[in-house]
Amino acid sequence: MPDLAPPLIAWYRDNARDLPWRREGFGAWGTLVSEFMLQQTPVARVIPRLEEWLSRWPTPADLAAAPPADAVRLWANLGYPRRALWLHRAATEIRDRHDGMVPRDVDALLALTGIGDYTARAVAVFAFGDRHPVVDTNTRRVLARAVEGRSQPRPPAKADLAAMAAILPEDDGDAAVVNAAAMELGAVVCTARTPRCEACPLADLCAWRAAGYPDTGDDRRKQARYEGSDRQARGAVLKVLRDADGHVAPAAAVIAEWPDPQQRDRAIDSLIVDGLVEAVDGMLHLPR
DNA sequence: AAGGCGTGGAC
DNA sequence: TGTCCAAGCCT
Repeated sequence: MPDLAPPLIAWYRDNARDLPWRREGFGAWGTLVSEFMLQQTPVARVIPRLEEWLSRWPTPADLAAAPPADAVRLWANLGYPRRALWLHRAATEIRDRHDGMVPRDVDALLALTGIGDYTARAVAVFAFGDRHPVVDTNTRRVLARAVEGRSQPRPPAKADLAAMAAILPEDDGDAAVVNAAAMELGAVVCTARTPRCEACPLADLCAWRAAGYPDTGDDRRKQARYEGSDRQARGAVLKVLRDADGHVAPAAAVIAEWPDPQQRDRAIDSLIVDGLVEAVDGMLHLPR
């Protein structure tokens, strides 16, 4: 297998985007918050919310001291609002278990609410400079094409970590750059739909290109339809409560015009189960 | 382990 | 238009 690290490192040095979390001394808390926000959410939508969030809650203890409702409100339209709740819980856990300091150890990070294989290693590598494989959807696509010769990656699997580890250089700093470079390449060149292969630093080494860009299929699971879904109903309920500015809203008045009342009630119930909504005497509000 | 979970831009 | 996609995690 060709060594992908040198061309990735050289390309990243000249082509990395200037993003807030790549600034010198951005801090582990900032990195952690950015990674939560970036889970399934585009960079351009994250940046303004991130600045606002860190300005308001500069440390985990600051966030832990705030009501969860404030976190859900500031999360605004980033989507998947459970992440706001999970980030608030993680901040509380960091305060209570780690003296308010973001832990450096991968297992300690994995034990925090809302942190999985990707986020734990992203923090350990990008905030602390340690040597671990970091695998996100971009990395999976780059490896699938360059190494396996596939047009799209297989569904995420634990084996992905070993595949990334196999191309990491020995040096911690170089390994961190290769992790970042694989993600960056997947984000701006080796994209899902219209890859810019003419601008790819791995073109000469790419197994997919060598094979003539075959369509090898895509067995990843597809997103469920959003229009008419419970998720859409949940989103509508939560938007009303976010905009209620601290006041509670009668359950019946929340999206009263929703076409399917049973679905509306089901959405409210599931939001309560998730802890995103609290009900008192039939009145709803964000969690205090 | 397979499915649930937001939101909006691009094509 | 509808479909795809976006630095995943949880149960």
